[in-house]
Amino acid sequence: MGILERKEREKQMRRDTIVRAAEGVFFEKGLRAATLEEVADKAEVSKGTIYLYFASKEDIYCALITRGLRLLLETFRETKPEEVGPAGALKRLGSAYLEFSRRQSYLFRMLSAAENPSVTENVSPAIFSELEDASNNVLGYVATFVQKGIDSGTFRSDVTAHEAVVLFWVSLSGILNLRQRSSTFKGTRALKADSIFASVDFDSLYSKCQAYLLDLLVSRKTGSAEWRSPARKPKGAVKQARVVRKR
Amino acid sequence: MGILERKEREKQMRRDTIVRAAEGVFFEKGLRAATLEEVADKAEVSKGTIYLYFASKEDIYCALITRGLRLLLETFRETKPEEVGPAGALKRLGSAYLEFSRRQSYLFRMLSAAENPSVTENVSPAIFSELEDASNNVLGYVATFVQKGIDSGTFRSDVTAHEAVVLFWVSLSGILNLRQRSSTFKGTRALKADSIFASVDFDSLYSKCQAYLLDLLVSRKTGSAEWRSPARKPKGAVKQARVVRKR
DNA sequence: TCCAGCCACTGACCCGCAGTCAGTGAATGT
DNA sequence: ACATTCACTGACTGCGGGTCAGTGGCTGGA
Repeated sequence: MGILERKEREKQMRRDTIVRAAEGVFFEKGLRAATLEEVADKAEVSKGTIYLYFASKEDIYCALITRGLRLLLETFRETKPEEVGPAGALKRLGSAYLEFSRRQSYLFRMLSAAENPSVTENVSPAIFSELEDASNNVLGYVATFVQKGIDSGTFRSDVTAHEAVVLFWVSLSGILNLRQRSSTFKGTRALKADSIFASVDFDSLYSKCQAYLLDLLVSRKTGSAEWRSPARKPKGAVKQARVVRKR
Repeated sequence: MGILERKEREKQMRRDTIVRAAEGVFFEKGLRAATLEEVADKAEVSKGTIYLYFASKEDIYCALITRGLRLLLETFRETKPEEVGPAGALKRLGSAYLEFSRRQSYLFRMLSAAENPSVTENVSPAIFSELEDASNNVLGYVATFVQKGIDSGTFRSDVTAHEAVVLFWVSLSGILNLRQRSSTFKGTRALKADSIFASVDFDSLYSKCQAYLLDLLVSRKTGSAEWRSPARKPKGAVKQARVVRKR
């Protein structure tokens, strides 16, 4: 019965339309200031229709975050981390994360917001489950490379892959968060001169932290010199040709 | 003119009453679900009175966060970190932070929420400035001990105290956040079994992380993890048997 | 002691928006 | 041709953040 399938497809498309409209509005106004009326206008449907697809404003927001996580995973995959060794893979992922937070700054901000339980505590189970899956997929993807390193003896084995990933994640995310925050403030509020945040170069700290975390993982016996950072470069240098050491 | 002073005192007390009432309500319900009506009831004033002391709901929330940061600073001071050396001081502070996040879990969650710019972007300048000061005081307090370590040669000097504090802060806060989140979920939502978060012992990770970060700071004769400067510099004392990079 | 002015305080009210639901009509099935 | 389904609509409701004209008690002066 092709009709049912067509209807299913149409339903999915309508849902996508709403999500994309919501993306625009939420990005521009933020969760609080955005109104569903506006989303409805932009999606060219009535407000009631939105509630046929989502149970609440928070649900839509959550769906956007899920979308963002999937995009992030896609971005990670595009760096082809499997082409290089575990340490190199983490290096690429770290750089991709930085790049992601720059290019998709609104999306990145939303992902950070999702850390806060208050955003996600009232969403419907189905939506939450998708978010959880997406989040696990991203972290799990990173974890595979850590695991590879552990298995191959490149990384120390007294730390589980999951622990390492969590540590990577919170450290790098935290720095990117502050980076974004302080650069936002430069535009809107005058950051006090004696602020700690005003005195830290977050880009530099990010790359330092990345390097440190890698060193932490790399077991001392094997050469830890492998993935010395090619240093912070003008933007656009992320995907520059690099020397890949193959054994 | 004692009357003016008395009035000033009374005003401050009224404000405190409101803040304390708000604390109860916000802790119980969260920012979104809490209503000012309820705060007013609890504080035994009318809703209008609240607006004589605070410009918006967000302002009150922000004031609570500021209170929380001051309490955290107080907690830090009570551990007497100056009694021991820099490394010992950081250990005490780290443990105190963990303890704080346990005892004052609602407060801690609010502090984490404050990381998100959307919470603080619309508060009035005066309130925001107080928050900024409180935040700087806490981080600055920690920084003094890092600085002591650097000055005395106990800590490496190729990292600024502020950088180190920021790294400490985001890493430990991030772990505590996830710790709290995962333990909260255990109560309300069933965390998926294959979730990364379900497989990590955050308490253990916290202490490991604390130890790693300290190790990072403590300078060593033989090259340990080296913070690479963002400026390209010749790789000096890399350890043994490293692989020579081609070209 | 009385009065005028001040001001902290009140709570009824306004308004915007999340969320609802009875109604509509087009597509589908018989 | 008719019945049924169902995606969709948009006027409506309730709630809660924020407002403001009004009130009464304190104060300082006469």
